[in-house]
Amino acid sequence: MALRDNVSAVSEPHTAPDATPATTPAATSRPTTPEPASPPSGAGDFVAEAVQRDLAEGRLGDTQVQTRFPPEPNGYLHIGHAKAIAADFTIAERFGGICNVRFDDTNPDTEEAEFAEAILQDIEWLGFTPNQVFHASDYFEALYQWAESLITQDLAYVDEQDAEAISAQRGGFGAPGIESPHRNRPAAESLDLFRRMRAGEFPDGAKVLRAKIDMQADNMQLRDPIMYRIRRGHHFRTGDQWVIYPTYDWAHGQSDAYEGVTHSMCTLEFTDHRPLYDWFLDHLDLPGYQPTQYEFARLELTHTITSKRRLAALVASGHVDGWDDPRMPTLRGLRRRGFPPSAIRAFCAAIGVSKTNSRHAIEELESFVRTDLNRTAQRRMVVLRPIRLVLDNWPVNEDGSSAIVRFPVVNNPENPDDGERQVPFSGELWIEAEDFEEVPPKGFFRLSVGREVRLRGAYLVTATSCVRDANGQVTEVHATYDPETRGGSAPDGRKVKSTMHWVSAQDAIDVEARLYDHLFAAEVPGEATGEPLDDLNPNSMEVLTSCKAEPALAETPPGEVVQFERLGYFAADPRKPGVFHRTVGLRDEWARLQKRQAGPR
RNA sequence: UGGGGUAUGGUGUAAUUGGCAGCACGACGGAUUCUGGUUCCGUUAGUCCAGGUUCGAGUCCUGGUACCCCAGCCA
Repeated sequence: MALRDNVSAVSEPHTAPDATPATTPAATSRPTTPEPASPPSGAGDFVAEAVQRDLAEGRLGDTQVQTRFPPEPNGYLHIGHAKAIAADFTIAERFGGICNVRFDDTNPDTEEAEFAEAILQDIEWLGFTPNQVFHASDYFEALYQWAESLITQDLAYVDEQDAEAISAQRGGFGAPGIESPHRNRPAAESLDLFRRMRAGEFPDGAKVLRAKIDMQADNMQLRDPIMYRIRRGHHFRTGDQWVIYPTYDWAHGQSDAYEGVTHSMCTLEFTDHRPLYDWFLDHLDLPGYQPTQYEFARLELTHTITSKRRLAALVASGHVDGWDDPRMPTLRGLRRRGFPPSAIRAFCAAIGVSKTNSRHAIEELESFVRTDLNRTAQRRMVVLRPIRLVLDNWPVNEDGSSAIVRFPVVNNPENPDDGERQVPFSGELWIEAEDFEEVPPKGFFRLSVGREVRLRGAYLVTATSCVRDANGQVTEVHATYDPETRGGSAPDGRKVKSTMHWVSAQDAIDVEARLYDHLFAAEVPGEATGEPLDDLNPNSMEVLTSCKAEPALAETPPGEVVQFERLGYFAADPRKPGVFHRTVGLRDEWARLQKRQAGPR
């Protein structure tokens, strides 16, 4: 499989690691500010404008535009990542460049091969194919050598204090930090200590390598940030080869540069890290184009969360069925729910990239899903909450059973190429409970006693009476059909106000439908109490076990989404036959009308 | 408390960089319709606040306000 090949492909960045970097800062072609003073117009978002400007001004030389999506393999991708993935791949594609995936696997404690594998699968599912797949762990040796060069330049030192002491010395907002007592030790001493750190001579946490920048800096990221820590964790790729691991800050920019990344996008919270990103690169003199970091706002959606930690809590506590529960905002959840990747891509393209923190209505995503599925999903007739409809004048066979005929029904009116299917029809049918009212309320177009409606593709029928159970619930409706209206249209041209779906009772198959609502009742989970889990919607899933479907539904391939006519889009569960997840409902004018009439908004 | 970032209809996002505030989603109304779906047409509603420069300001200047991020050996 292409995917597997990518994973195991030998990474070949465009330059070899330089073990003896020059002592002078690199002369760089990086723009001094990421935001152009006067960018060319019409490029799109601010990153695209920057790329276009760099291209127009020849800053890239003959380097091609290169981006990367840099996940840490410590969990599953969610809808927020989709935005970043789309942004990274789209920029590269737009300017004729390439986009790679690089795993930022610098923390052995949290990362697993299984996550890396799943992430690659999810990216492919989303519809993007990385040019290559890299790992920061492939550069551990190079990073180590670069660290030595920084020490040699007296720009990094080994600190022997514990985490608490270092934290205390970092100072606070508005309060300058205090320099470590080890800050001015001779470079040779730091070098010796650093080598022994690598050799495993010290216990975990005993020493760190720190960049020597500025303990007075207003930007906290510049107060001698940690570059290496001692950690005897088993790394999923390098095993026990290393006992020291680079931090994100030390690894990220160099990995970008090493791979030939030109435009490095990340989310807003890393804005303060950009001067550090630049500082490291400035003091290493790596060959090639020096990348620039651009920050954009992460995607937030109403009624859901994207915190990996809290999503994990949902799974662990059993509130959801797992990482691929159809209510989860994970890519795997959305996939099981039936969201087409093309719809997610269209959504990402529509919301664009900006620096404004914002929260999109989840309905907007759903709107893209409907638009997509309307074109592609085949229609089927399924009755979610069945009541019986008996046609009293329907012909009966000699044995007393109801005669059966078959009607052709189009699979998708939006796409004639999808053809037709034969749907069995008889004198005993299932119809939707909410499609009948003995006495029609105001605005109700559907079946009621004395009113004629169309059974889709079959006949016009008129209800004559109904049967109620002890609780007063209608269980059965009696009606007559007009034999002249075969196929659903009347020769005399008379119109009916409603066309309803139906399923022949003796041909029906039983299916289970799971209806989903927002995972969180509140628009902004946790807004009131600070704890998102307080806002969990207790009714986020409703399971209907006795739905009646036309026979053709049985042939729905696992994972495929079909439209249950007049109800919504439903995805066949990938594993359990006969189980359907409601991807998203259809727009429902009648429901809206009822809601408006019920309560003063 | 210091630094950084961001403010445009209900939501999100544009504005030829000083020249008619556009688009999408929503909401509302209408037309079409064998899905109360789709499609089509229309309506609604916005430049955070206060000053200033200018013929003209979302855009420039001054001063405010609000929200987000930063004091992990996480990323």
